[in-house]
Amino acid sequence: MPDETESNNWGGYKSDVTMDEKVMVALVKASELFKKDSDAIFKNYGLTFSQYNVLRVLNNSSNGQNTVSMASKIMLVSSPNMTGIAKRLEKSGLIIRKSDLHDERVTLLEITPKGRKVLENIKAAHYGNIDSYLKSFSNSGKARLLEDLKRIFNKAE
Amino acid sequence: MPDETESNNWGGYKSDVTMDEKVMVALVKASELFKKDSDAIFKNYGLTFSQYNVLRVLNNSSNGQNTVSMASKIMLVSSPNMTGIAKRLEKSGLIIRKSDLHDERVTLLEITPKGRKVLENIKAAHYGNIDSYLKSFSNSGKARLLEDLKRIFNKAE
DNA sequence: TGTTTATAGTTAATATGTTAACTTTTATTA
DNA sequence: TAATAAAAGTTAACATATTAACTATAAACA
Repeated sequence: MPDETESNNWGGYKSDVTMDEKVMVALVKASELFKKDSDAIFKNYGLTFSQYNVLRVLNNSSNGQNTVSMASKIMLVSSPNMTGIAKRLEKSGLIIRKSDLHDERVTLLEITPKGRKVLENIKAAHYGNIDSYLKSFSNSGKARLLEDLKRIFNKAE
Repeated sequence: MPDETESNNWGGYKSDVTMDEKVMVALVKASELFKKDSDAIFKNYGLTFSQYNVLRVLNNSSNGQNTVSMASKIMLVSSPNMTGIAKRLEKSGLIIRKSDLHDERVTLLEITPKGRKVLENIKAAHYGNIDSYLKSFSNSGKARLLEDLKRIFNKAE
């Protein structure tokens, strides 16, 4: 379904990317650049992008705890993946894992005081990084972009 | 640098995400959904998202070949990563790897006829998938979105 | 009640991605 | 020219992500 074609040169490489494809490639590239920058910041605090997001979820959950399932759903991450991330966070002492007394199938994840402290320390650098990507956008520009991104995510009609 | 705060409930989880953060989270989520969908399609042809992109680069390079370095730069992928992807593509018979006679440091990657055939076979499903994300956008809407995404990628002033 | 089904999570195998350390070859330059 | 630096890849170690297969527990139902 190409609706436009354009050519560029780059070391013997000729792009034949359609307009639609350019949009999606730009989307993926922007996302991955942001994730890399974020990872670089989080690394200073001994965290990765995913580990940070788990801490955020737990920090905003009642009693600082939630189940593996809920955390997976909120973060759109698979449970095997969450298992690995949680184990590494536990090894770092930023969360603890314990089984739910009411349902022994359930594993509860709970953020530790050390984990909360790391989140607090990371906050300024994190928001600064986000701002570096969006500083050229007006508030309405951000709102419009957010709507566009949601439309893509929802594959709206 | 939060400029807005809002709250939601989701299984004892309260979001405290700012407007700026929402935009970046939406960006990452949209990108990852698209990558997952793409991977699901490519899987039917024995490829992954990254492998497909390497094939695309080689297919559009003169003589169907390019260096590991150039492919890495075009795809914004690290060289160790490219090494692994190329080895797996070679094992599948979709590319060959050979050293450059003029500079023995260089490894040339070359797409095989089988590789070109896979690309051809995959095309319709790939563009169909892209279209499923963008069908609700007008041409000017796509152009505007592309500009926004480039601005993010370039962290424009 | 006892069998079946569903849920929650983990393990295993594999692909992708990172950085750091290394080898080999080519370029620089003193 | 000999020593040094730069460039191109690869290897190794690790985090993240996937799917498939598995265990254990709880719920459904017959």
